[in-house]
Amino acid sequence: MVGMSAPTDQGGLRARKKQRTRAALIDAGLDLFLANGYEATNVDEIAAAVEVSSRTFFRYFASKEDIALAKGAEFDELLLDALASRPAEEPPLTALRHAVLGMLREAATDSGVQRFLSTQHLITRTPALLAGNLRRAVGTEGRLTAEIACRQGVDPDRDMRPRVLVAAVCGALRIGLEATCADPSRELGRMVELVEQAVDLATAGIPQHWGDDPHRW
Amino acid sequence: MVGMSAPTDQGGLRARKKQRTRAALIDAGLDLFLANGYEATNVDEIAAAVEVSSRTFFRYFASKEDIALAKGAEFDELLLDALASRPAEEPPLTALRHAVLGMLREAATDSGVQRFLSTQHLITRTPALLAGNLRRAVGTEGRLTAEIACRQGVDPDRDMRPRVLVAAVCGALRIGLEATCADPSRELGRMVELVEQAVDLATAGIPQHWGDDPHRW
DNA sequence: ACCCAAAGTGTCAGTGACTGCCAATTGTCG
DNA sequence: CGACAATTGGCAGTCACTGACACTTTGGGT
Repeated sequence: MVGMSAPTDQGGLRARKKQRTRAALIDAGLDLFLANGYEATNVDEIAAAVEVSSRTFFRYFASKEDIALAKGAEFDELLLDALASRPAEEPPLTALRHAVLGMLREAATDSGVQRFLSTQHLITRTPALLAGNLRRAVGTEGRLTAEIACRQGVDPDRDMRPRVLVAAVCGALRIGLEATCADPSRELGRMVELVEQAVDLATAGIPQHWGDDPHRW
Repeated sequence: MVGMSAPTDQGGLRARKKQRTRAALIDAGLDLFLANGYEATNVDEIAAAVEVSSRTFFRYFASKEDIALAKGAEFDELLLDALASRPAEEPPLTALRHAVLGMLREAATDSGVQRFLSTQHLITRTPALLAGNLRRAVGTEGRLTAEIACRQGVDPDRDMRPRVLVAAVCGALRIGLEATCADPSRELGRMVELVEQAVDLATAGIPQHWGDDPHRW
């Protein structure tokens, strides 16, 4: 009778199977993309590799490109979480810097990062994926901006500072990651180093503390 | 017999007709997009409005989205030109700043800017267009970076400074333009003002002059 | 004025991403 | 077990986009 018995969310066999199928689709898709290229891989092949119909593929993912962008989306969630768990009194740039670098350092211990970097490299070489990835990144920028603006108690629609700060840091992150992918060694320590340097360059002159004046435009 | 008689490039009737068709397709396409939305407009309708087959449409544009992004591409060319014509001895940030603001001020006198802003607004509201537009913008960033790096005599693959600088300015430009589109009045003076403020915020601490040390990473 | 090669266009068939619909299957829970 | 809901597969259809081929137009040389 319980009107809203969150139908099947976590423990059920059904839910676990769904998660497994989802992960298998991403895995198979990335394998094929990395082996044969994104355009040369069609959805039927990915679905067949997991023994699912292509119709089912589209019940798990809204588009083929979502497979290629899935890992990046996970990383962005980690970044959001990292920022959210920074102490509230920390000034915005410091919080962002620590969130980005802390997340990267943690990610560097994960065995899946190499795969992530390979995928990122594929993305930068594939126009359709590059476009989709940038859109996803901008979406994340928006959420980071909301968090920063909220912390500082400013309205991001009237005060451009949160947007500009987040854009600077995210741009630097993007450049650092691209440089890492371009480097054939793809050493993880270097990844953190490159991103840190890019962030420092981009934010050298942005004040740590913001005054309380609304800074209206 | 002149072997290479640059077939038909500029003056010919043929070339002018092509230019007219191209412009008409962009115009009709934007009208339809702005009236009915991007997704709801299909290529056949645009082609029909210009009395051309849809096959011909794709001889003029590689994709439907190119219509929506065409104006932005023109603006980017103007920006490139503006940067190229800055004096060579000007420090990089100054040159970029003047190129962006000068271009915007000039554009503000053009009667087509309002249309451009409407289109930009549509782009930000349409995920597929947003993605394509960001990719285009990143392409332009690459060309700006090449120009800046060349002026400074550094290799952009080894020194991230040109990339970071250009990303900061372009990010600010994007934020300023978005703010302009969001403002219902869309006053052109305000456009320049907003972009100028965003650029200043983003680049406040980036040094005007770069030392001659290669700044290797 | 005439002709020819090049450029431009339309038609048609085909691919591939993606969606709506319906019927069959399969967990879930009482 | 037996109802019920979620999941799935197959199928038909839309739409962006492409290759191939035949037809028309145009520009330039004679």
